[in-house]
Amino acid sequence: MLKKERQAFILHQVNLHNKVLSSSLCTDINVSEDTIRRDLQELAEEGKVIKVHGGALSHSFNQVYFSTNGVYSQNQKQIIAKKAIALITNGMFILTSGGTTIIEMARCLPPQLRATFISGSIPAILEYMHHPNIEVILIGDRISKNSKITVGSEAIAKIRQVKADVCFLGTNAIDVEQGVTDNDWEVVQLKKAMIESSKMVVCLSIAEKINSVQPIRVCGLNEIDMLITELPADDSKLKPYIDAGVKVA
Amino acid sequence: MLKKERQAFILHQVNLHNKVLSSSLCTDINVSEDTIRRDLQELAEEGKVIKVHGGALSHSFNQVYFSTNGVYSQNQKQIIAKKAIALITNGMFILTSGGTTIIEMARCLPPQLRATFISGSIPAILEYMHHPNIEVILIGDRISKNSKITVGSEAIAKIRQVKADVCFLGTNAIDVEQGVTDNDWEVVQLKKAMIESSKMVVCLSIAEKINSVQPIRVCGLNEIDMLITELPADDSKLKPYIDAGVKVA
DNA sequence: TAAATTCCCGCACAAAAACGCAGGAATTCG
DNA sequence: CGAATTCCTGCGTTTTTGTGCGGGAATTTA
Repeated sequence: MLKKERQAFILHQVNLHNKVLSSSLCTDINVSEDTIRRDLQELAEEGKVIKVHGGALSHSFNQVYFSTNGVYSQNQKQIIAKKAIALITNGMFILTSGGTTIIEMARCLPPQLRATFISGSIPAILEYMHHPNIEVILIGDRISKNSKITVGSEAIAKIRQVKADVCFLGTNAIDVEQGVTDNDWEVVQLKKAMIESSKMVVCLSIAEKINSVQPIRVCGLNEIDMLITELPADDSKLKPYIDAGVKVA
Repeated sequence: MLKKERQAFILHQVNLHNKVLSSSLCTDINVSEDTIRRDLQELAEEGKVIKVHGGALSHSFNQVYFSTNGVYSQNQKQIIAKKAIALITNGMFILTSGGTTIIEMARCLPPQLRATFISGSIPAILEYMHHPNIEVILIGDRISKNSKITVGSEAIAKIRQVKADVCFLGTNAIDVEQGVTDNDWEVVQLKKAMIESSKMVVCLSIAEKINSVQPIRVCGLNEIDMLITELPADDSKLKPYIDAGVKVA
């Protein structure tokens, strides 16, 4: 990996998360901490980031202060993202829905990963696009401004043409009896198509959405291969899902 | 292998992958690293690539990751945008390419305008999405990271299905004899399809790009209905185009 | 205050770049 | 046609750059 490339990645991370730890960077990019520190120093000298003990901050961050709730939720989503990323290997074809958890996953993808991501979610696509080694396929159709995702029969037809290795679904509600449910009819149609077109279906969900139900049904638990939350795999909340045959991470 | 040939290959690789390692180049082309380095140096001096230790990066790489500056020559582009918007009326179907001029137009669209915009350009789509009354149709396919636009046969097929009232093309180069030209083969294919699918074709171009030529031909002047620049319509630079039958604004 | 990180400094090693040189190919010109 | 010139390329050597490592100083955290 080229030095400039690495620095670009760092800068990208900083601008996204508003902060970055040199320790996590050095495991992500797989270089020594010294190298990261030197990079951060250079970027700081150019005024691109603000270097602090243990990492760096985005320049635009000096005034904005997230609520504790927000930060907490983001940490949870990062945990989920890390677990999801562990399932991805080089060369995979991956379908993803939209949603903040998916975005967080996109932001955390290791830079050396080579894979093809297929999605109709505009924010997700934006993240994938910044990644150096990822091929991005955009599902086109009418854009739903609410969900910032392409919806409609054309989009569904395109998804049907794909056979993906794995499909990551951002989940609005999941319940042992009702399965996965959501509240936007068009998005549900898309998710159904994505499930059909994938060898493996993985749901990403923060714990607070577990055991909740929304009006429109996406699929039953039997169609789901794995459920990823920020909880440890042996958490009691997850037991019913394991019993129902869903793998948990 | 000829020198020019080699450099063309290198340039192609860089534009394709956004980066290139001199080591991999020298095994690919089977010449010494010195030769590669000299080639890269020449290309860097011509501004075609950005040379870094260990290889080279595409110019768009820097744009993607280090974009700190705003839109290039924004005032001029706003003038162009205003003129273009004057052509749009409620209910129109409008095809647009990518490019900063198009983005600027998207930003200047009056909020009460009702129209349907069709594009494969991610930055343009992002702007359209923010407008309250605009319907957005996204052309899907593989995303070219250079141009941030979807390219490929699927995209072209989708464009062919459309019959738009007007098509706005961001123009890289226009010349009285050579017509409209560009430097990215895939983008050119798209633009050709867009021209075919539109009742009216409008080129947006800042004055400094007038009378310049790029390697790949998009279309002749006869296929263009209107040319919009920031210059007043009676500017002498535009006279040859008016004589060639192109309307000017 | 003590322990644990993190930072800073110098050093060593490897990779890449720069430089000069020489053989060979292409071009120019008498 | 043939000689002179220029350009291109590869090779060895030197210089620069990039990276990792160890130890001690500085800073944070418990």
